[in-house]
Amino acid sequence: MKELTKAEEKIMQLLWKLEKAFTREIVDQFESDPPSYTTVATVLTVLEQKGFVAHEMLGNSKRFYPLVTKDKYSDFAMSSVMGKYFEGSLSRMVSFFADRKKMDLNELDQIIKILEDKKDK
Amino acid sequence: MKELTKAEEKIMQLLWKLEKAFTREIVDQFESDPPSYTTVATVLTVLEQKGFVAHEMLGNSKRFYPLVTKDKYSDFAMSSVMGKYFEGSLSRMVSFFADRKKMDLNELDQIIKILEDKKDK
DNA sequence: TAAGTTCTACTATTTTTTTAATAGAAATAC
DNA sequence: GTATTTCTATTAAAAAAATAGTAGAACTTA
Repeated sequence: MKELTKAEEKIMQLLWKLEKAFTREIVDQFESDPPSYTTVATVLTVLEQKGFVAHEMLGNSKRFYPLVTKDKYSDFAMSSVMGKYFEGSLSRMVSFFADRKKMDLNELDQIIKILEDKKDK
Repeated sequence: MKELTKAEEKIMQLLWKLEKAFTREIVDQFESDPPSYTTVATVLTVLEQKGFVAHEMLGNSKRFYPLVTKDKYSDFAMSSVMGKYFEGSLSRMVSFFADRKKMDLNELDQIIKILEDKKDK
């Protein structure tokens, strides 16, 4: 799996949210400073070359949809960062955040519960 | 805090490991395909401009050292990815990995223990 | 059906990142 | 003490990423 560039990632985020979208719809999803239509179109072409999206034609318009799920890319992105900063270990990572961030009891309990549930399976 | 580029990050990783190092020492730390000396020197200059490193002169050589700790940048990098893929929520993230990865009981228990300890403080 | 709109395909420009050559100063090695 | 090496500073070129203009096709609408 290749890494997404910033511009690509932004557009993938929007496409993951929309599930399928025309170039125009993606442009319209930018909350501020939307890039030009053609910029988005170019990035979509690149994303298609890289295998992240595909499209179907409706009339003469392309409707794009993700080929790589957000879950799959999340996993990739997180694993990459975890590999670099926590030797790939989830426990090291959790430990780091537990020490560093003010976490309320609620959140701690919630995470413990998730893990206990996982144990029972 | 600015994001590190790939080349910059690679060199920061080496410098975090070495704690302080001359350009030459960093070049020598590349396990394979080391870039040229001047490439590393240029990246270090950029890192200095960005405030990630500083140097002291020893003779006419620069000895570099990190200004941003690995912990601090880890936090930044993880938070950035967590923000994008798990709405910034550690529990969502842990939950995702718990579901997705085969985690052995040991690792689950270890993480639970970390969190329980945190609760007691 | 003519005028305007919208879209794609192609191309181009700008910016950022990565890489490194060159020149000259300083250190080192004989 | 001269030759070689090693370092920095300056400059630059190549590659990647981000942005967008233009032309022409297709659709819309009045």
